[in-house]
Amino acid sequence: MGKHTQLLNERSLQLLKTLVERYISDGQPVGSRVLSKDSDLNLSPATIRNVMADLEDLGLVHSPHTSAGRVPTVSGYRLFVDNLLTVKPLNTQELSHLEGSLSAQHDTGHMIGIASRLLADLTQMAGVVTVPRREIVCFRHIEFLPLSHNRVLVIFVTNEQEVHNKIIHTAKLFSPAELQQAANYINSIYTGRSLNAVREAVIKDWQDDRERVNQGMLDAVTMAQQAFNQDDLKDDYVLVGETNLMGFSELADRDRLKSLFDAFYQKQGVIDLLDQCMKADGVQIFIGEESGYQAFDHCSLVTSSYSVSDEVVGVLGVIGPTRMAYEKIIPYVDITAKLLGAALNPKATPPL
Amino acid sequence: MGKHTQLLNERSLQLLKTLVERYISDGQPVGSRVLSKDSDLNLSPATIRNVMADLEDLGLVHSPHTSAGRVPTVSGYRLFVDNLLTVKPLNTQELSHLEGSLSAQHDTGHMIGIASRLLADLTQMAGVVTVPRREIVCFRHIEFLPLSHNRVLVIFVTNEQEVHNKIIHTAKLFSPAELQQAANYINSIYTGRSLNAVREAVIKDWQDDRERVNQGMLDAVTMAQQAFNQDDLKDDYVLVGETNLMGFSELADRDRLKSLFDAFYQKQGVIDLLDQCMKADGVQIFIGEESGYQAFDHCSLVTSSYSVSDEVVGVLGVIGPTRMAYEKIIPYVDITAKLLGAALNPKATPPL
DNA sequence: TTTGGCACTCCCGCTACAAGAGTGCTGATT
DNA sequence: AATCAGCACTCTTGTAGCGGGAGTGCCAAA
Repeated sequence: MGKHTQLLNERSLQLLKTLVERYISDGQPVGSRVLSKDSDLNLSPATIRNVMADLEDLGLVHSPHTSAGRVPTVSGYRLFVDNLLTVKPLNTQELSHLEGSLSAQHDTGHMIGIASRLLADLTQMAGVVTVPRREIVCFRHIEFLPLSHNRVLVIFVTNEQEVHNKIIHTAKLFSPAELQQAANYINSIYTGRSLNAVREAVIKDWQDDRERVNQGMLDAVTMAQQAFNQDDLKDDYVLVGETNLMGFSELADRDRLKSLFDAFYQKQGVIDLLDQCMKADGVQIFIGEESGYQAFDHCSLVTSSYSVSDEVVGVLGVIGPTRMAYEKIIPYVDITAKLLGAALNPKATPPL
Repeated sequence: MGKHTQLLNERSLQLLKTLVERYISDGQPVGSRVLSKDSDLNLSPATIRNVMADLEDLGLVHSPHTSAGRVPTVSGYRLFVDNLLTVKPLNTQELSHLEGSLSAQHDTGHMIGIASRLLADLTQMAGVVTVPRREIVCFRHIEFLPLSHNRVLVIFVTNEQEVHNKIIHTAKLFSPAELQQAANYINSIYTGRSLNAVREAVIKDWQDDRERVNQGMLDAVTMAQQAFNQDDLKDDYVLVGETNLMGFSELADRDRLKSLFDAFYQKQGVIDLLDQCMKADGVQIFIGEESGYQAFDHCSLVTSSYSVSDEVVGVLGVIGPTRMAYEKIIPYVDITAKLLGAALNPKATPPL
């Protein structure tokens, strides 16, 4: 438990809890009188003021000005979500809606979009889902097509139906027939393995082939090496409902809104952030400045990693103002992650 | 010439011109005193006030309130851009920057992104480029891969290196070998033709093959028919620099901004609008409500279609507030369209 | 330790007022 | 007939003042 839970007695925590809840629902600084009525403890406003002074000393709450109520600080929110939160399980209607929408019937790309849309609609904030990581994708098929200038268009299919393509430059000019042969060769020996496994095998085979000096195979493997070079298989995410964020007063400032949206389009920062979330499994929360990214200063990010076959492959979540209904958002994110993972499970989809 | 140019004398037009120019550069309603100094005609403010009253009667300018200067209306802007505008050719530095960035060295997808980015950076507004239309694309290669449940993953390549994929459902279950054969058949007879031509040929051949009852070919052509069904080859565009629009006071209203961005993400409305622009060749301008789309009410759209081999294949442009520097934006858009068209010209890229 | 009381601070909305900018109109000038 | 100076009028903008309300901090009593 954090340092604060030891320093503070039960009563102070109870008051902090009601304060945060009240602030989240109203958006107004909450004063001692309201708090006195709202909490079940029978305390006078005066007593509560004393407690508030203590909480302020600890940096858990903050007064916008002398004569306003108190507002939770980032630490206050943090203590709240870590120790005081009572999550509200989602009702059966919402649950069945989620289950219905996330049943395994579309391809991965669609599923990600659907999950993102669901999160955005459910929370009225922005939903984000990363595309599954490459480690678990399974290589299925490759094709080489000649372009001009020693360039070759590589098309490869992973998993069930995901198509990737890139252009590689070859040292020498290959005829269409040679390319066809190379593709056949690669398809015949690597199909079915994971991309990572293929990548490793390719490196190993390249050395072997070099010794055996079989030019055709060597060419094929050389091209495969380029094709599966992971550097330009960039991580990516699908973001939906950004515009929902425009309504929040926390983002009323034009510059703040602009830098947030710039970060969305820039992508790299968000990817890094989501990457951190993926490491911790289960629900992960960044409140305000905790993320370390200026653009997210007044936002919170609630994420959960999602897994296929017990392996974490991606992360999804919700972006909104720090003042969000965590007790509802957290279960939304949690369940969506579980359902998405289940829906993407290849075992669930019938074999070829 | 429009009705107004006949009704109005030279002087009034001259004044309208300076008014619009002044308003565009300052963003403030412009009054008679400023106008008197700004215009070369030696007129007293009083005289100008008379002229302004006339222009207001004609609906070309408008007073925000009794004692403010005048602001151009949509009709005012229209008259300005149609008849009064003196375009500023871009300087050699800008021109060479454009030419350098848009030289034919990347694939189509990249080029579109680059053009969009250039427009956004140059104008500090939002740049948009539609992806080239399918009519002129040239079919190159097709591949069928079996999925579960009679579903087939179709991958086809057009032009130099554009890869498309979709999933079709087949009436019966095909073996991988059969699919391979079908692909070979289609590749052998349709490669090199335009997609439209292929689409037509496929329909014709399907009828012929049916009579000849060659089952293999019939299957192949049936699948090709599904693959090239144009219904789900949706038009699309690349939009860059949306966030630039957040700075403009015209879009300060949160709801207005939201509905604009919603339209961007929705895409269909914007596509329809851009489609209209494509019909008129050369530069096309929608000012404010002229577009007919609520979300664009306070925006202007300056577009130009771009052509490859003398055939219009797409449209690009700039989205910004009605109060934009048309005299600079128009040449930007114009030149970018020409350069993009040239860069995409297949003749410019060496043959295979 | 809790509580009522009280003075104090600060925000917010309202009003008033003066300055500034620009207009419309009128009547004189050319 | 066109132009223009002058003037009264309107409307915005900024500033200042004022009262009410909300909430605090502190103190002294229970």
